[in-house]
Amino acid sequence: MISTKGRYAIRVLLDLAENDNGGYIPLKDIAERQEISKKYLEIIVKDMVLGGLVAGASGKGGGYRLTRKPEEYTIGEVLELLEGTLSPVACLADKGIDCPRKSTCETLPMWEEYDRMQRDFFNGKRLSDLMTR
Amino acid sequence: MISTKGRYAIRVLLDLAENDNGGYIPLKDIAERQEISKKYLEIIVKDMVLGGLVAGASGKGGGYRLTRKPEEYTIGEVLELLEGTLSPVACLADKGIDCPRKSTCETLPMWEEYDRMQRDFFNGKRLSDLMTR
DNA sequence: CTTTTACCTACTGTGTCAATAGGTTTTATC
DNA sequence: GATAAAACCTATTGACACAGTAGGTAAAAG
Repeated sequence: MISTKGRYAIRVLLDLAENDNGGYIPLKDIAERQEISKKYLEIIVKDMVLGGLVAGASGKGGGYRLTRKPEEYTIGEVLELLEGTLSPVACLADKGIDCPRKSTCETLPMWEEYDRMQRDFFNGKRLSDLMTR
Repeated sequence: MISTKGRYAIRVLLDLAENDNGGYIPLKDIAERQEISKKYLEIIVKDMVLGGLVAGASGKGGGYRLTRKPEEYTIGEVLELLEGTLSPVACLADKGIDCPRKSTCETLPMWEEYDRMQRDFFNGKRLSDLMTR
């Protein structure tokens, strides 16, 4: 299952995209609109800043804003950043274990096929595709 | 991520299918061939018996066997049984929460699309498709 | 210098994962 | 009937992730 981190991150990006006013948007506003604990969002948005998805500005008039145009975000990169990996099995993950059964594993090809399908799906979806306003 | 329960279950079924001798196969043999703790497999196989995927026989000469032909198992049903659900988000799960944002949720359509794609993939894959012997 | 905002560290309760441990019951064979 | 082999059963455990909460410090604008 996709955890709240990944799902909330997408909602934050959507909120930023749809309420874009050229400046910074305070997390307080996002939290209220999205009905998500602001405190919890802080943790998620921190990762998003580190990953370059959003930029933050401290102080009065501060907040967050997108670093690119909505069509330049893929859902895949958002989930990958927040979830750590999208791989269905450990042996296909970025820091995957080197399974000794690899060469003879009868299920590996299926997982690889699934992995590809999934990646194609999420890398093909862009933030702009989800916007309704 | 697919947990060991789901992955091991598939391997157990594959092992039963490929080492079919018309009778029952002891878990000890499966555990040794698959290099998985027999004790842990007991838990998994128990669920598989309850779910009707395999049949068990106690006593000497006992063990487990498939209840159908390999082409009559879909990977989807195996994973669904062992993982509980395949849904990417809680609001789409069998015993899903009734989310109040449902009607306006901008991400729900994507999850639904993903859910469908995933289900089609795993329901389309059969145990016989994975057999190499 | 006050307000508003991001940013930072730490903690916590709950649950799941991946097993392990140690039994009891069933069944075929000697 | 004793024995061995197998399933079947209940309970426990350590580690870790999830989904937050709590309480602060630093920065920037007015």
